[in-house]
Amino acid sequence: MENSILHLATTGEQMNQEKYEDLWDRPGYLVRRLHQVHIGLFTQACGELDLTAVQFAILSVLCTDAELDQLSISKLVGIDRTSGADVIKRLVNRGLATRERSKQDRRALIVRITDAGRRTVRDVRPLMEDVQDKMVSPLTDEEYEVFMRALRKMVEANNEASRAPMRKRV
Amino acid sequence: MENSILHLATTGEQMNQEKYEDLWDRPGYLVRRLHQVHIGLFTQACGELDLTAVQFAILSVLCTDAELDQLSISKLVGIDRTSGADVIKRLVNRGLATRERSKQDRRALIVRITDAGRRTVRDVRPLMEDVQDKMVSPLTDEEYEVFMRALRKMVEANNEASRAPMRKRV
DNA sequence: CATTAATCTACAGTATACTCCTTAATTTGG
DNA sequence: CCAAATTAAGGAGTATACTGTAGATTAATG
Repeated sequence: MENSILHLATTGEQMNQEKYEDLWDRPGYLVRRLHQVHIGLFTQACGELDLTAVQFAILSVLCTDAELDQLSISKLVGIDRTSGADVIKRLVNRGLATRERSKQDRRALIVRITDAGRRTVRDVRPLMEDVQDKMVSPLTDEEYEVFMRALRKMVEANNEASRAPMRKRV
Repeated sequence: MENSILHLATTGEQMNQEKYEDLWDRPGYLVRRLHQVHIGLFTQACGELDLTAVQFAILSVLCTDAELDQLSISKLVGIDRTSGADVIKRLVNRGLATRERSKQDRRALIVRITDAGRRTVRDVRPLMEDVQDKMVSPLTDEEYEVFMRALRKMVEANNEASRAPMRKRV
């Protein structure tokens, strides 16, 4: 009987009781911290140009796909429509993008990148790559591969959870 | 000569040129997405109790360590002091914590968890564990281990970058 | 063809997470 | 012991990322 208890203690059943006890054992907590690390690194790298990671992501998709409305852009970079509209508004204010009503669909606002926007992307791109390299520099090649695969799997599997979280009103 | 070019093409030197071309190949982008996934899952799970992940993290550390000032709490959960003060203010407003001046150091505000706060932690804890389980559910056990190790390594190595990012004023 | 449904944007509001600047209290060095 | 540096907090301001609601336009359906 004592043996069965000992057996349970070695099977991980008991470990699960305190699986997420420490903050550093909670994947969600570590993801938030790493997200902040990335923002910090990106901001340090682009301090002169004063471009955020999300602003750069939007300018990136505008570089390849021209003729995009605000909602499509928000979906492509994985942010909420209102957040996207906010960011785009700032990009337009800074002359990095333009916005005009679509002729096909007068509800939609077509966003286009300007020459200044393209120059900014060209300047920021190597800095962004340095940021990625620095962030993952503690990892071995194998850890990097597993880490990226794991990220993609989790984001894809829980994609519907990242939008419309249905918060209760206070 | 042609062989040397072919050789280069197989060594990954060329691959690096477009290493971060796609958004889904950028670790920083995926980390942001997964962070949003976690927030979404947490908010769905705690919709009734209306507690955010950061609020829960702060209540968690208050459960174990009593007698903490705002700055120590912010450092423990890894957020900026002003963000921490904001969150704590809301917790106090909702009766989940109390705040009073320290007698030893009259600059510091000592934060304590209330009975209602402890009840909330007790109620939310299993929900939080479900959220963690659901988020990492697409991973194999081995992938989970590597993923968590990779997260810890990156957060520790770049810890100083997560605060004081020195943004240029607009 | 008219009514309904779906779509795109805008606006107001909240939470997190920072910035910089200031004030107050404590510690430290000469 | 007193001036200087440090530390804790607060206030104002910004960016991201949501909520919900509303208005305008387009698409779909009886």
